Formats: sequence, C-alpha cells, structure tokens
Amino acid sequence: MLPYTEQSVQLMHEGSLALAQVEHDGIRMDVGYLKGAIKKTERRIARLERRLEKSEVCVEWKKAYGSKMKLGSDEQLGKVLFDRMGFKSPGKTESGQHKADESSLAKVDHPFIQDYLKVKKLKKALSTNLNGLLALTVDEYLHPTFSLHVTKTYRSSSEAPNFQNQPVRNEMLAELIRRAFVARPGNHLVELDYSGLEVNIAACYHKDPTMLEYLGDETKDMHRDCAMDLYMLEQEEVTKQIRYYGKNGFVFPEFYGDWYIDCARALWEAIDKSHLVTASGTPLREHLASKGIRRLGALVPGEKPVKGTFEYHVCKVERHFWEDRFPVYAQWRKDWFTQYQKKGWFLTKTGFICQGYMKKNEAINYPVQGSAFHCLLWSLTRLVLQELPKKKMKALIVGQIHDSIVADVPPEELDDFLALAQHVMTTLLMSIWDWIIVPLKIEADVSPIGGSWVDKKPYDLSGIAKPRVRKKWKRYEPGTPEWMSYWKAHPEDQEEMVNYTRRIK
DNA sequence: AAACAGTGCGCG
DNA sequence: AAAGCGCGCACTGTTT
Repeated sequence: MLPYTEQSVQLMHEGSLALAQVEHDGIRMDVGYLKGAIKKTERRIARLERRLEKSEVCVEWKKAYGSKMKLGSDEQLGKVLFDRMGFKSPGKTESGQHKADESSLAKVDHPFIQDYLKVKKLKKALSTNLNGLLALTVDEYLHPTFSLHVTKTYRSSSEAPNFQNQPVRNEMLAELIRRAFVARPGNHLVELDYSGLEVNIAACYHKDPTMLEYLGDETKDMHRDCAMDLYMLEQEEVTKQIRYYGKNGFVFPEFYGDWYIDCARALWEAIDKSHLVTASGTPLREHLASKGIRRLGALVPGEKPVKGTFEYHVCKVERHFWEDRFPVYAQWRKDWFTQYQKKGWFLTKTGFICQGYMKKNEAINYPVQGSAFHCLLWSLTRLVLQELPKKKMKALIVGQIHDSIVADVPPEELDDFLALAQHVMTTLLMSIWDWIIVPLKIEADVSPIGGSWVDKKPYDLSGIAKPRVRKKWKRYEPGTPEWMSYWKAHPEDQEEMVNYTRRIK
C-alpha cells in the first residue's frame, strides 16, 4: 500500500500536520456531567442486576457454574439457555459456542433476556465510553489520536479514545454519552458532514448514467424508489422510516456487496421490530399480505427462493436493481475486479496504490472508501493549515469522523466559518480534483452557545454560504505576466484558476 | 502478570 | 462462484 503520486504524498504529509493540530487543540469535556453520569449509570446497572438475579435463568446459571458464574459471560449464558433450559440455539459461532449477540438472544422468549441486553448495553457504555472518556480527559480536554498509516483503505483511524464510534443511533446512549462533549465556553459546537459522500465518490468511478441523474437531481431519490420496490408501495406511502430501511437494509448493503438472502432477512425483521406502517396507516405486514406475500421464505443459500415469499420478491428486486436500474455500475464492478485480478493492484482516484490479496468486495470497496475520506482530509487540511490561520479565526477543528468535521466556533465567527467551510468542502475541492463529476453537498448541525454534542440542530446553509466570487483574476489572460504575478501573490486561488481555465476551454 | 484469540458492538 | 467494507475497545477464557 503506497501513495503513488506527488499529490498523494503531499496529502498524507499535510494531512498529518493538520490532524496533529486537531489532536493538540482537543475537544472540551464536561467532567462534572461525566462523573454524575457514571454514578447514575452504575446505580442503574446495579438495580437491573439485582432484578436479573431473581430470574429463573440466573438460578439455573448459578446451579451450573457456582462461584465461577459470571454475569458478563455470553459463553456461559449460551450454555445455560440452549444446553440446559432447552431454548432453541440461534446457531453457533466459528469456534462452536452458541451465538449470543443481541439479535440471537432477542429470539429467546423469556423476560430475562430484555433486562440482560439492557444491562449489557449500559455496561459497555459505562466502561468504554463514560469511564473510558473520563480516564483520557486531561484538564477538561480530550485529545483523540487520528492516524493515517493504519487502514487498508487509506481512511483514518482514531484511538485513545476512538472519537469515531461514539454512540449516536441509539437515542438513549447518544444522550448519555454525547452530552459529555461540549463546546469551549461561549462557543458553538458545529458538525459539518458530506451528504452521501461514498455514494457520490463511487459514482465518480463507475459513472452509471442513472446514478448520475439521481445524484444531480434533488427531486430524485433512489432510497425512496428502492423502498417502493422492496415493500411494494406507491411513492406517497413511503414513510421516513420505510425509506430508512430501503437505504440501510438494501441499497447500501447491495453497494458494498451484500445479497438478497441477508437483505430479505433484515428487511423482514425490520417490519416487526420497528412496527412499520405505510403512510396511510396500514401495517406493512398486512399490506404485503394484500400483495400475496405472507412468508419470509427459507433463506437457504443454493436453494431457489419459493414464489410468493418475501425472499423471492427481494431476489427479484435485486435483479432489477443491478440489471435494469444500475447496469453500468454492475459492469464497472465486474471490470474493476477483473482488472485487479490481472494486475494484482489498482490505483485510487486520489493517487494511492492498493495491492495484495483482495476478495471481490474488498477490491470494489477500498478505492471508494479511501477516496471519499480523502475529500474530507483535503478539506480539513486546507481549513486547518491555511484558511483559518490566514483569516486569524479562533474557530478550531476538534475532530473528524470519516465524512464529517467537528468544530468549536465562537458565535461571531459562525456564519463566516460555515461559509468558508462549505466553500472549501464543495467548490474548492471540486476545482482541484476534476475526477469529481457529481455535485458534493454538505449539511451543518450547530449546538447552542455552550451546548453539547447532543444539542446540535440542523442549521440552514442556504442563505449563508454563497462564496464570494472574485472578479479580479478573470481580467487577466492566462499566461500573461499579470496573470503570473497575481497567481504568485494569491496561491490560495491557484485551484480556482486551474478550474477556471479548465472550464473556459 | 502479560499476551493472545474469540466474540460482540459502537461508528462511517 | 460467492455473497457487505473499514476501524477500536472491552470483556471472557486460555496460553505463555
């Protein structure tokens, strides 16, 4: 794995400097809150554990293991539930233990399970997040490390703590943990993220015309369209939640190389788990029944799905997805992998070599994942090393999560900062990398003054961030002495100029 | 006591 | 033919 072009070497070097600055500045923590949350969570866990101990499962557990019994041991619990108490095993792990992850245990119909899973979640939050964060906080500040030399894909990684996996999807955990991350006194905490960055970057590789149309037209929505196919709905019947499962239960998994058997299972389970209902109020299960689909299907690899099952239906949707909707994308995946097999390596759009043994899905995903992150890295670097110091701004970038930037911004700089960041992350970035052939967009979330990471609310960028257009350089003819001297005096405009000359050609 | 493998789970 | 990708961290149970 090597940077291959001069530009990619520079990206790594300057990126390292920028991330070192981010690490140095650090993010402010509400230590008082953290300590209180730890106490509260410890009490909650203790309360729940006392309840667990009264359960018949625990009685049986104690009988089997005596003093060796450990409430945190999934291996022990599996043996108690599935060997001794006769519940049906959800399957085995690689080493032959009973599986005991959340979705496996959830299939066991016993009141013990719900509390056990809740305790497990809280214990993880307490040890990894609350206690972990407190232990790493120094004088009210946390300094996560961001590395560029770790991953196979040329993404970054983060450690001590890992800033990139703090809970957000689970509302209870997000509330508990993210409240500890706060803005510096008097400031806003700001998060800027690229919308659908990996999908956009993938499109720059495969250039599927249907996909380019989806990405270039705000009124089009592929996740909604696929949700319509999957759950056999009219457009108006697709709720936000149903769209969510179309996106995260099918579209993204398919892009990354998943297949209909796993998607069908997840989509089917989502119906009950989230009590999915159409926009007009019909339970989704009922709606599917009215279309003749009442069963999930066997989901056995190698066996043909049975007509009339959900499995059969999702299989058909998958075929339609790749053969009719995105055939060029499908062809690119084949060609890209074939090329890799011939050469043993490939080059990313951002100038990095990936080599070594790769499976098909890996060879297809690495270039996209890496290049997408490099959009973020270039933007962050530009802001940290050039734009913010040049404008003598006090705003600081304090973290980064693959396709988003977390910043700590004084109120008087907020609009300037957002305008600048948007300009760098979209216009300027697209002008230096001409392989970006789709419009990149960002979204902003801003906390109230002195607020925390959970308090951030969507912030309307439409009014603010029209980058100021400089007319000056348009007067100079490229190549003339005036043009050259302006170029030298304004190196920051170099990219804009390159883009300008490219466009007028 | 330290190191290692296996499992599970948090994020994009 | 093969069927999601990438990470870091904590915990259990075993080996060194």
